[in-house]
Amino acid sequence: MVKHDDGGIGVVAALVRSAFLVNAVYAESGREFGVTPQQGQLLCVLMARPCGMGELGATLRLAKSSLTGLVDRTERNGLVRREPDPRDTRAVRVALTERGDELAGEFYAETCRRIEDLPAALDPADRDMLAHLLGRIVRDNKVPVVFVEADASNGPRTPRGG
Amino acid sequence: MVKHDDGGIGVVAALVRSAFLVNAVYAESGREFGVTPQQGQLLCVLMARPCGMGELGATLRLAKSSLTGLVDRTERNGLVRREPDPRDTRAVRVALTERGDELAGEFYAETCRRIEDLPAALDPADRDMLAHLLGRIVRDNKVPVVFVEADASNGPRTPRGG
DNA sequence: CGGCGTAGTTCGCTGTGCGAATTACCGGCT
DNA sequence: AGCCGGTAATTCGCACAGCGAACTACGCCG
Repeated sequence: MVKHDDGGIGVVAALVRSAFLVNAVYAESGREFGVTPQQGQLLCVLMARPCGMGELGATLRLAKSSLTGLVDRTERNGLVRREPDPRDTRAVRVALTERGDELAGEFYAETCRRIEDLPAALDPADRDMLAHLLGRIVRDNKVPVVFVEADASNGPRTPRGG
Repeated sequence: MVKHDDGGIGVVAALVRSAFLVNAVYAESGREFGVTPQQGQLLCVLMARPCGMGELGATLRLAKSSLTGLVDRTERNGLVRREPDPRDTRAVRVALTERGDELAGEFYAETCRRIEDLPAALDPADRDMLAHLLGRIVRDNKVPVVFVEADASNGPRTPRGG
């Protein structure tokens, strides 16, 4: 297969640089709402449901002590709350406060908006293809659910009905 | 067009989660060679050519003071060197040391290897499509060259013989 | 020469992330 | 019951990351 080089880059560089873009979006989006990217990511994970520290650590790929600190600071900001786990006295469930829930929604929405803008020049079919290809990568590599799918303002797809 | 939902995710979540993967690769790869992800990224940028602080800041999207610190620490590790700019007494050119060049090559190679493994389940045509789609996003959004291309599809490594 | 803009550094601060050590508890075993 | 290994989470000390404000030193225009 002869691919004529229209200035395209390899898949490795493409992945790295698109990741750079996404990181920048998290940073900007976070700054807009007065949270760090990490705290924003934490909020997004907790949007789905409250979570134990262990599970959070696995999801965010953080060492226990790192997570303790992150939750501490986010709690100090009034965005999350530690609740005792009724089943296990040792364990803790981290949940969004009311303010945290509100902020999480805004941060999430803004982040989605900005990220949807990245492939603005792609037509719907291309976006679909991209989502499909990246989706396979994400699944094959068992990426934790650091970002839940909420609405599909994007298009007709993702009706999680079946 | 009815596309049956095989569990695919939206393009936003796909981008976010794949970025998460790439970030993890940088972290692991860096750990393997005793550098932080940021320092590794700095090395990768400098692989192409020495660079002034201003240009580095623009490429890495860091504030001046942040970059001073990053270069300080990387210099302390013996990986980069500050050289005076012959044209401008104020300016500085940051260049790889010999050890830095060596380590950059290894870090770069290892990072490429790991990132190439991410889409292992995609056949060549799919990878090609992915590279094309992400490449357009990267170009449209003017992502700085935080990762130079030097992989096999273009021929063996960047000629450093210069 | 005077003054403005630019290139980098310094300083103080908050946040991030880790490993080792510690505390408190669960659960199985005797 | 009592013990004890494993688990959940915190604490502590450390190095790194990133920022803004203030500062130095130089280039450059007039």
